[in-house]
Amino acid sequence: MQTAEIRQRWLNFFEGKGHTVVPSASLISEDPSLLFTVAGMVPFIPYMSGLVPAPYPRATSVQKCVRTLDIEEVGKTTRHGTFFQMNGNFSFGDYFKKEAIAYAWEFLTGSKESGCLGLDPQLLWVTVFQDDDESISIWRDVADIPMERIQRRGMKDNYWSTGQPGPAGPCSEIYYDRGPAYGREGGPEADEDRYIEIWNLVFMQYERGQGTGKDNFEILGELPKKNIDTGMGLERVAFLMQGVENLYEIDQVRPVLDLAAQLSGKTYGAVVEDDVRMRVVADHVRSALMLIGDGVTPANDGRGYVLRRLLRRSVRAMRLLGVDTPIFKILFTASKDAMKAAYPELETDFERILKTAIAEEETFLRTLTAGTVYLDEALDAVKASGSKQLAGDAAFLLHDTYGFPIDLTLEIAEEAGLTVDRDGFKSLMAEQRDRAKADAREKKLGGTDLSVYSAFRAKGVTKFAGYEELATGAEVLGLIVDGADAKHAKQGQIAEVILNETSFYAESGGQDSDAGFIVADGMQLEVLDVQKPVKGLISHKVLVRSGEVSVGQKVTTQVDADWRLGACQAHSATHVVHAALRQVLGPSALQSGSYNKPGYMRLDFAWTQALSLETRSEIEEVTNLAIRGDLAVSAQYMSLPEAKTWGAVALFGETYDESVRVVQVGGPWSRELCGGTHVARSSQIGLVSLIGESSVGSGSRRVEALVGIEAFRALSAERALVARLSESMKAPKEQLEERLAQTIEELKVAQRKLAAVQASQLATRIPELIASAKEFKGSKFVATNLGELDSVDDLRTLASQLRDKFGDTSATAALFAVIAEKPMLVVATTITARQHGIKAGALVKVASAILGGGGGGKDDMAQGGGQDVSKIDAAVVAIEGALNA
RNA sequence: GGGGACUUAGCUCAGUUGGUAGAGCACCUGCUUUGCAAGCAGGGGGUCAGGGGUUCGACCCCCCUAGUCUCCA
Repeated sequence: MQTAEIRQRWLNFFEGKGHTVVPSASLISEDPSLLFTVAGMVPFIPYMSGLVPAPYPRATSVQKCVRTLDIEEVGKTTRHGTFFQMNGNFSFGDYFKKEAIAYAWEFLTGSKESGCLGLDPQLLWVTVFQDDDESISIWRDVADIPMERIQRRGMKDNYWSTGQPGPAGPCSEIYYDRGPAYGREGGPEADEDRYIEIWNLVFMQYERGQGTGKDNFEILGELPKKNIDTGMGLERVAFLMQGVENLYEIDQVRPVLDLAAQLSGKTYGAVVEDDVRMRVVADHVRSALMLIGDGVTPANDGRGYVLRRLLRRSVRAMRLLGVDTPIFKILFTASKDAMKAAYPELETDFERILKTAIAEEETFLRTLTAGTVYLDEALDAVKASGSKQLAGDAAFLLHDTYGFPIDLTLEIAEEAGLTVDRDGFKSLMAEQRDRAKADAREKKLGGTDLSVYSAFRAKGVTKFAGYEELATGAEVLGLIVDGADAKHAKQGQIAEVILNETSFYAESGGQDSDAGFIVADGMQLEVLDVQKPVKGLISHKVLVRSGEVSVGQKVTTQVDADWRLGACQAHSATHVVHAALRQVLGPSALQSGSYNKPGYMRLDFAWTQALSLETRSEIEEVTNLAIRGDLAVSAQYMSLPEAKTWGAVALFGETYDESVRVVQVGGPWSRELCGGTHVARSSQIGLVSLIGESSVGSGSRRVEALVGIEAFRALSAERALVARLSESMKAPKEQLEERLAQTIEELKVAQRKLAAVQASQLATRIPELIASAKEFKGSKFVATNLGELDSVDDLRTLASQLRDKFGDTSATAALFAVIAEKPMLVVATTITARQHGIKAGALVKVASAILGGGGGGKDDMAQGGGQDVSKIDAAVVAIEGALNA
């Protein structure tokens, strides 16, 4: 049975049991502390914990998941994959153990004709938590499983909790027996390779307290609402049902594996190391495909870095298989074709996905080339030193600084007949890990407690009236002062206000929160910030300007009209700039983040190179033409699939409800899912002026722009600047550029001439200086103070010329000058003088010490300086003394 | 979030106890020659990423900022 079919059967089955089918959430987790969606229940956490009331009593999903903790194990075992799909059914205070077990049994063992999987009941084993007799009796009841195939296990295996206070409870797991060929008898307790876990049923029925680890905590009591959370590994069931050996050989993965074999000319199943490499390629390419599909782009940190590792490890594995040409185009196409039955959006987005993957492949190939040069040098050095081993720090430097993978280093070193100090490398890696971990621990002390909001959220959502009006009547439902529930807040205090309804826009979707006031008779609150701490709940952070605010009070929310207009202009401008970017650069220039507030907007987007000035102008032009076009801006609600067929751009990393809001500018010209506030027509944006373009890391760029009156003011200020320049340069602005270039050129010529004149003027003094030479111990000595000079270069040139004039007589020149009010000297010696043991460097040291400074140089030429100009004569005497000694 | 490396002529890059910034290619001029990266001679071209500090003196040492590459979490 094809994987896509198992998936569809699952959804159909649970829909038939009254479950709401929830589409897979993005791999990009909404929870910022999680890199990715790592389990099927992640999108349902707020409902499980009771923070947000569940919109449905029971739900089912097939969730895309990525886990890279065990990335090193991929390909070596049957169980580790970085991308997998988790089938789940969930109950939020609705059904409990009995139904959960019955559904699971029915779906696994029911006939294929009835839409189930038709597995042989004799091959299924179950485990339960040691004290959970209730589950055992249900299993006996509904499934008639013999006691021999039910095993009790402890906290470590069969008790679930988040690791923190909150819901917890026992689990029951279902295993599939692959037969005696795969291991020993005795059920999952004995052998988890023969008995494969396929489904975990979690019964959340208790509230856990403080504690550490998996088994060291206290149970506080029963939960008021008991939940069911189950997860069936789709890949595991698929590989068992397809009669293959592991998850790399199922229909959704195998084609890429075969392609890796074909491209490298190797046979799958022949050499263990090569098999692992082929599986790595098959697994990683699929994970990368799905991540890019969900909008992740390669980067140096966070999610992007995980993606980069997957892509680079794929290239590396192919190299080790002997393929060093670009291969992503064929591999990704094959993976896409294997996955598109379940995820049709991969086909429509494939151009963008492939472009992203290939760009990373190219940059990595460049990195490898650079690393190879360095490695070759290092290996030559090792050979030259007579050693047989490349040091651990050299291998680490290659890996850490040049991004050159360690196993390629090992391979290339081996070809050169050398070994690598692996232990040294490993310990350096461990050091780096410890550094990063220690840092992460330090920064983690910021987990905010949201429980104070859950009581308010339980009463319902805050109604947002701000799309239609700037002011609205409301009632104060709650106050939070210093993180705690409060009844009143007095003048001068800062408090959070929860209302039943508000016209204030809370910061989201990149748009800054509204400014304004909340007022009532004799009371005024200045709104400082507006946030949505919990989905559906709006909290206003306010300063009590006058009077006192109390729970139950009737108030009016008044958004500052000027502020809001600016905010609308900026947010609409963001959409227009985004559309212009995609029009000019192509559809892969997808927004990855944005921020806007009155007068200003910035937009981060996926792009690999800096934008040229011409491209920036073009984007600015397209943007402002769209503004001049007076396009209608509208917002309407529709279902997510409907929005997708409209071609609306969904911003990755955001999660959307069943009903989404689509904001259009000029109909299809720009369509984005967005909850922000906008102007009514594009012309109201006024003006957009790009002020900057920069990098936010490899593969991601940022544009910044001023919007509306702010844009005008900035341009106006620049115009004034040009006018002032024009005036001081005495040239009309059209000729300003030319005039400036000309002036700079003239200045350069004049400086050069001046330098030449000064040099020749100094050169005229040479005969006079030679004539003034004294003689010490048979060697000539010239010393003079040239007075004020511009640079030490002149001094040096003259000293050098003087020395040349002396030819092969023994002579020393010591020239002094005052440069920038400090005494400087240069000493030059002829070859003959040096043969007599006269050293310029030593003489400079003697003289500069007297001048109150220091100096040095070589035997032939040296320079130095000091602080005290009046000591020059004394310095000359000191040199003469040294020559006489 | 924490590390490491890099930024020098139009391009590719050298440049150690801190003491006058270089090479190859490209460019300009002249000669020679006219067959595949032509040769010879001469020449122009540099805020050594930007800013600050230490020093008599910084491409070099220290600090900050920006850009680029890279590893770890």
